[in-house]
Order: sequence, then structure tokens, then C-alpha cells
Amino acid sequence: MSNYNTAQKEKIREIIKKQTKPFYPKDIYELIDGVGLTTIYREISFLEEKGLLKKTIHNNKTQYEYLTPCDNNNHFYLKCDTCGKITHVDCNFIDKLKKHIYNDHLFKLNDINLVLNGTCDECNRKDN
Amino acid sequence: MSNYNTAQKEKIREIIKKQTKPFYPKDIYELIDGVGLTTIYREISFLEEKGLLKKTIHNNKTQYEYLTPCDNNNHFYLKCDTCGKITHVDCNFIDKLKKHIYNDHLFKLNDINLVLNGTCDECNRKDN
DNA sequence: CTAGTTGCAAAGAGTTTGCATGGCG
DNA sequence: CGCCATGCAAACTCTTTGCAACTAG
Repeated sequence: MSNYNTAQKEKIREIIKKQTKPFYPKDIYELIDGVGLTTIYREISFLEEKGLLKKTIHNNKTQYEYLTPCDNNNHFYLKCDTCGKITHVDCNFIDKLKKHIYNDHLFKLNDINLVLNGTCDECNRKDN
Repeated sequence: MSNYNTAQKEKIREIIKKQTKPFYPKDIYELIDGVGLTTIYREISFLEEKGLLKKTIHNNKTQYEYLTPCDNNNHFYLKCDTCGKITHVDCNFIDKLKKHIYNDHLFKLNDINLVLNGTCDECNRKDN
């Protein structure tokens, strides 16, 4: 399954790649004309299995976050809990973290899709 | 709301405190006699707002993880994606992480409820 | 032409809400 | 005794599935 390239799939992927904040399947549905909600659900599931989307919860509803793909493993994502924005960070500190957790706590962190929550600079300034 | 102490609430909290793995509201329901599912949903929401429970997703259903409370901020949680077990870790490395992210990436990590995903030692051994 | 894809309608499942009853303080 | 809590049933909403028509390769 998901072998054929169709106009619907392309439209969906195009829209999803532009998302820098978490979204609901319905959001994508409303941004596209001529694509059924079912198809969007199916394509989202497919992209999630490929690791391009990460599921989260908001108001007891599933949200998806688009994670820009990256070759190396020295990267992670910062998600602002206030505005929802997701930032891709390339940084070798992640390596130190992984090693520390592995050595001191006998725990092997996931290589991919490490998302840390907090508050971004912009929202931080606003709050003060 | 949630001011009165009732037998139902006590039962629910007692069971939840024992959970070291993610659970569904229904799981708690099945572990207790004489408490309605509605009440369990209400108490879980209450505990989640207090930060004692963290929502996650599993099979498109909401799961909750009990996070043992802790006074200091030098701690985080390790969640094994294989067996689901959640380990509470007291460790000052978290401070280094926070400072690095704040200084180098202008991002303020959450003080509480930092959960890192990966594979625990036990599951790691089994896989090999 | 064949096998995958689409999308409607309906089914399924989890969660929330209305309301009458019951219990805490 | 007043107010909050409980729990059943019903309502709601999101998500999945069945199926017939359609389309990419």
C-alpha cells in the first residue's frame, strides 16, 4: 500500500511540510479542496510510521507535529508549550546527553524524534 | 470541585500511585469495584492538571503515566518504549541540559515532567 | 489490465455532559 | 442542611472500516 503517487497525496504532503505547529487532521482537511478526510487520516498514519510526524495530545485530541527530516543524529526538536512552535536544532550536545544517560542510567535514548518541551524566547519575552 | 474527600477518590488515587507503566482510564476502572468510569475520568483529569499524570498516546488512545512527585528540579523520567516502564531519575545532569538549551538555544525547558523515551536496560538485553 | 487508492456512509470507540440520587462536611 | 460528588444513560466527537467507483503504472 501507499505505492501510487496521487494528486491527493501530493497535496496533503505539500501542506503538511509547511506546518511548523501541531495540527489536527481536520486542519489539513480544511486547507485542501477535493480531498476526503479519510484519505487525510490514511496519509497521516503513513507519514507517522515513517517518522515524519509525531503524535501528541491536546484537549484530548490527537495532534500531529511535522518534524523536518535530518540525516545526522545530533539533533533534536524544541517545542514551545505556549505558541506550539517546533524548532529543529542541530547540536552535538545531544550526544553528551545520550552518553550520560547510557553510562549512568543504563538507558538507551531513542535516536530519532527527541522532542523537548518548554518555552521559546519569543513567548518568554511576552510573559514578562 | 474536587474538594470533598470521598471513598471513590481515595480508591482511585491509591491505585494510580501504584502504576509504574502507562494505563488507560478503563484499566483503573477494572481494578476497582464500585466506582463508575465517569468518576475515574473526572479524577484523572484532576490529577493531570495537578501534574501528577502525564498524557500520552498509544494506539490512538489516551494513556496516562503516573509521575512520582519530587521536590527538587534535578530530576526527570525515563520511559521505555518497549515495556512502558517509567523510571524516576534524580540527577544533576538535567541542570547542564537546561543551561545549555537556555544559553545556546534561547529556550527555557520545563521544570517539571521531562520525560525521555528510549529503551531500558532490561529490554535492551532481551533484544540481543 | 491489475492492484492500489479514494471517499462516502456507517460503524466503532473513547470521552464528556445532563440530571437525579446520594454523601461529605 | 447546602453544596459537591457520583454514576447511569445519552450525546458527542474523532477515527476506522466496508464497499463501490476510480486511477496510476
